[in-house]
Amino acid sequence: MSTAARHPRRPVVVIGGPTASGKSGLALDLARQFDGDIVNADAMQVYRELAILTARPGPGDLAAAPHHLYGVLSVSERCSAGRWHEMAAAAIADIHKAERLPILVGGSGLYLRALMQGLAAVPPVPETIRAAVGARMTALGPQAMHATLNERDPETAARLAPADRQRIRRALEVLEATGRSLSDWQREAASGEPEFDFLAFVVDPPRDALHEACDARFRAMLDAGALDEARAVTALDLPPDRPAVKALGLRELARHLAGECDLETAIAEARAVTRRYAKRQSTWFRNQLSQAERIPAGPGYAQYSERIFQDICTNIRHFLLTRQT
RNA sequence: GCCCAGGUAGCUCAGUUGGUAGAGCAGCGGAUUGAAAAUCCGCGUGUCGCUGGUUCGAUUCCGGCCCUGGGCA
Repeated sequence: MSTAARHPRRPVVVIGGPTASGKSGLALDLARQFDGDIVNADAMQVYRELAILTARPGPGDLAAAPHHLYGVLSVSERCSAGRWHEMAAAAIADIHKAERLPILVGGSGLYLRALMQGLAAVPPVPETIRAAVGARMTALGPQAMHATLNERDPETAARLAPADRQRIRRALEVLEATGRSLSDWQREAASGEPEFDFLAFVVDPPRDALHEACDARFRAMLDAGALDEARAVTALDLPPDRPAVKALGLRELARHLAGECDLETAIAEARAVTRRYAKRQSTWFRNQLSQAERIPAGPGYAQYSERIFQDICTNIRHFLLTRQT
């Protein structure tokens, strides 16, 4: 195609931000405005059986605009940045083919970055190696594993805290599966071309308001049947290495259902972990996605002024215009 | 009304035989390349209830007052 050379990359709008910041509402209105399709960029909203506890868009939202990658995997499966990246790239290609605008929305910064900046081309680590390294981590502890990594891959070990079990584990898995150091693989990824042309926004509400929104939303989840959902997922008796078991509120409600604490305690703990998570997300988006345009409003789409929304629309219009003939 | 116990960080509390104080939780900052709703690192934020007295110096000792909880009437 002759236009391909002139327009090698097609537009994608990205909306990031902490949980309960009102990202989804904003995405939906933008989808209506620009004939957009919404693509999930949230690690937990991909799981089918976790609709309420992950605050997945409801039937009304789904009817208002096409949605992709919500509830597409079972909680018994394992999503990952790589797997999501594959699914998202395919969804975006379909949306572009239909001459519509992809709008990515979600709070998983790593997923968004994987798409925006590329991901190292590490082949999938065989399950046997995963399990073996995992067992050693459990038996020996992170310090010993860090020491082992330091002998075999000092460059990567130097970047990792001796207590960071997850990254140490990943580094050892990659080393054992591929014979190359993780740092090597990642260096390679950094030189790749972005696949699309991105316009990113970060919804960044004041912390106090965000905390209130988190609290209120957990209450709403309970009213919507979160306890039943937690009961159903708990009954599946998932292996502890499934990411879905880490869904915020699931463990806390399960403890209550098992009679280990009263409901008020479970609610308080679920709210606490949600606030902590929101804080980590705020930090991530503030420092890791600094090229994005910040939207200092919210949470809750109702709190955006018309002017802010119009500014965002103007921004997107300009973005799209400069990428057309 | 009297007798006990207690008032110290946002919360629950520890402590200083007199030299203006520290834990847990909460909170805040940071890291972040395939489990990311994950995994880690760092930071004490304070009229020590109020008020007099003793003292070089009081959150600490003494007096008075206020508040909270318990007991006796």
